Amino acid sequence: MSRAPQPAEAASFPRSPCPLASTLDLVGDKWTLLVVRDLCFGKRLFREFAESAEGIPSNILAERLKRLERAGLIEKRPYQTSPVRYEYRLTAKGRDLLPALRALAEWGNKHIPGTWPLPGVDGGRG
Amino acid sequence: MSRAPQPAEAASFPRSPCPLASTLDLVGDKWTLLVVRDLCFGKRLFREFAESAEGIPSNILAERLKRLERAGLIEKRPYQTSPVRYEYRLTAKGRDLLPALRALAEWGNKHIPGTWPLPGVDGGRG
DNA sequence: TGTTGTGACTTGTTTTTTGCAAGTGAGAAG
DNA sequence: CTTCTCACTTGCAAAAAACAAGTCACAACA
Repeated sequence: MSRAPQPAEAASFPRSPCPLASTLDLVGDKWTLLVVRDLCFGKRLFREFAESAEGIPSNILAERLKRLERAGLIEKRPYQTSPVRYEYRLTAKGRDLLPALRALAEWGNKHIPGTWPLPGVDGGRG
Repeated sequence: MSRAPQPAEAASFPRSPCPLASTLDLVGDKWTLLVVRDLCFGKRLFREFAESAEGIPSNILAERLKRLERAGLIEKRPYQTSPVRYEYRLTAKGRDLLPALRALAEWGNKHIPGTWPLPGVDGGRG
């Protein structure tokens, strides 16, 4: 299947040389950082991300995983054959987002009532 | 857990008790954190935000300023009469986002070529 | 052999949000 | 008056998100 006329996801240029704007070009939407959060805390399978409390739609999840893979924040690799199944894992580049994730979560804990603290990172074996 | 149908903009409830998800409900889009960045670095006027390099559309800017004000991250106040003109300023709650901003920017500096470092905060005149 | 099931997506359609251009209203300036 | 700026607002087309349903590869029964 051919790639449709630029699913917009290919904002292949940054809006500006600002490191914040450039980062937001990649992860600045409602869902992407939640997928990264799940990856940080040990989830690896499509189904696992889809089952998270926020209820990401499956087409959005598929698109975000592709974007993150293309950008080198995650890797997709088979973990079984027959049927072939893939898992997603953070690269070092992706793991580097954790401090930002934590900072945003800390803000939420401090200023939004009803939020619970994030658990510790699951460095999980592979 | 049912998702109530909501009048668009006012996602008045959090998607989940996760502090990251809740924070993203408020500032998790392409533009909001760039406005906060501008506020952190001394900008206060509608026109100043609009003139930033990324080129935020004026209707989006107006909406984001309202949202931030309603959420208590910024305050709008008159700084001159005749004609009455307003300026926007971060509250303590808004300023608390700076660490997250910096963390995201640091990630950009490290992983996205062509980005320049953020300047220091402008606690500014006025 | 055929039926049912599961995981991981894809496709189609509707709804919402975004982006862009143009317009508005209160003055200020000439 | 006429023109100009600032700070928005409005209208509308285009893009993205949401939702439901479908597909494809295989696995497990019966």
